[in-house]
Amino acid sequence: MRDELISAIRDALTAVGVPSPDVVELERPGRREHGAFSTNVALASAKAAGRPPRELAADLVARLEADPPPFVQRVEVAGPGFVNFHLDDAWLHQVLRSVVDAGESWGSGTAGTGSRVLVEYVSANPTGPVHAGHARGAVYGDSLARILRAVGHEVDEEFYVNDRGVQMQVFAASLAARAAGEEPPEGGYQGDYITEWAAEMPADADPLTWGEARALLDQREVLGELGVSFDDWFSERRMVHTGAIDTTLEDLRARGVVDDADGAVWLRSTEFGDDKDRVLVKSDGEVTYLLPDIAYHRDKFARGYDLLVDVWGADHHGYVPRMRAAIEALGHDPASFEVVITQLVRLERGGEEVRISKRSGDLITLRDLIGEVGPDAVRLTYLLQSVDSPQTVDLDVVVAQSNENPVYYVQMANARLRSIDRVAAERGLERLPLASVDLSVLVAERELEVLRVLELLPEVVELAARERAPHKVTTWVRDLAAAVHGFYHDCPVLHPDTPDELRQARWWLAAAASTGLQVGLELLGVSAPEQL
RNA sequence: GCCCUCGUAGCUCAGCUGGAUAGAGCAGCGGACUUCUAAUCCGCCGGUCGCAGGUUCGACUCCUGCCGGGGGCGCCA
Repeated sequence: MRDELISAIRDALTAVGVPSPDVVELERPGRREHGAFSTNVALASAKAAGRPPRELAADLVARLEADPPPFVQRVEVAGPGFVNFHLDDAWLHQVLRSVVDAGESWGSGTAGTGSRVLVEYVSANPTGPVHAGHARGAVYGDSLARILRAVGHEVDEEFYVNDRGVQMQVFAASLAARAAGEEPPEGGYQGDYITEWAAEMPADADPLTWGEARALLDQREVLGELGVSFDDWFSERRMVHTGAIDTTLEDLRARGVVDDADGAVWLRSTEFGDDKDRVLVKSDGEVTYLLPDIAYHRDKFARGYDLLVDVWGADHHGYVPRMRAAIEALGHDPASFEVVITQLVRLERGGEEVRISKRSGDLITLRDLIGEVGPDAVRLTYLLQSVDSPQTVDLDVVVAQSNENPVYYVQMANARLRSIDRVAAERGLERLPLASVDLSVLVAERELEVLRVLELLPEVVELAARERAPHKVTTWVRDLAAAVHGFYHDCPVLHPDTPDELRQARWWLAAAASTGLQVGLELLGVSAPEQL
């Protein structure tokens, strides 16, 4: 539809003697009285054409109306010089057929075909449970991966395990202390889970090895409950053994971007936009966290990905320039490396802030959260808004089984639609094949609105993928749910007063809407139960 | 001090690559079930889009400066 309109607009421009701009913008007006599509070409080309926008627009309208593209009912000039396209309802009826034909693939696209993407997210240290703060990144990364796949990218998901370094020593020492019935060392881990895990630990176990395995088991389990799984849990320590860290350093040296000074080894990251050079190997001979990180990303590129997307917490955003510099220093296009920063989550209970602190005792684990509200509510809550902005989550609202909680609003919309099939089966009613159903009886606002929203999904998914913004899918799902509730309320399907023809058409509309809800929720990783 | 990020209705947030009269949920007020799930629907109330300039046909959106919140500025991870 878009393409046909754009090409018709280009033809009209040529016909009136105005050169086509490189891109013809076709917008979806916010107001329905402005039509289904709108273009600003007359405004944009007015200067080049040397004519007033409205006059140029009027000429375009005359051309377009003389030979209207399919489904175009009326073309008009509006406002300062917009050209608005009003489409026939038959267009929306065609949308219904498209949705039914596409089924679960409705909304998917091809924008990412041929491109391999690696999404790395969570990557929490293996020193404790995943907490409520990590969960935002977990849900975001998982949903982003789903959306990128929907537009054709080949996507892998990884969790980077920082199982090397001081924090592991501290963690092991804390476990050992608790196992011996002592307090953790100064600066150690204080959480109750340390005591619990220490009690499980066999006497002859190595606290570091055992502790890491215990933490990873816990993380894997609870993320699994949330519907989040990874293709690989990439171990930092593994790179010590494989020599990947040494190889990376040699590579950097060979590229001449490394200096030896003050007994340490430095990456001249300032040559690539960082604000200071960074130490790779400390003067005591230990590598910093940065070098293994670089080695990991070098490994990712070596595996042939076209794009690396890292999801980091806000507290790490200061590392973006040095990582980007390192990637450029390795000879890669910095544009093939993206970092999405997820802003902090503030948890409240009844207006009171609940601190998420790893060292203190009142840690809210993801396990606790899921136990209280279930995975669906956790996911939808986190996906409600852009990760660019700090999020405030009121646990009382998430827990509430009420209309304050959007997850029920959306799931109920689908459950209501599914109930139509159930009740129909009880009553022995039969839905005829779509090919033999006349959809032109769908003329009510409530019916058409559902179709208008459904029609947008491919664009929404494409946009959500391009902007790495799963919350746009959430917004769409809520819009569709609202349209469905309105339809359900005003347009009875199985009621005896509903004429047979209309019942068949509405029934198929309900089926298409349910498909839309299921597809949208699947992209968010939220379930779509048949009944609530 | 420098860097990043956010600032939109009483609260929590949307607002597409700049578009036409800035939207939704909650809260508040008032309505709607002899019907497939009322966890729903409808109406009303509610805004100097932090402030000030700039760019242009047009700015919540882009640029600059300021104000305010959060985060970051280690040979820690």
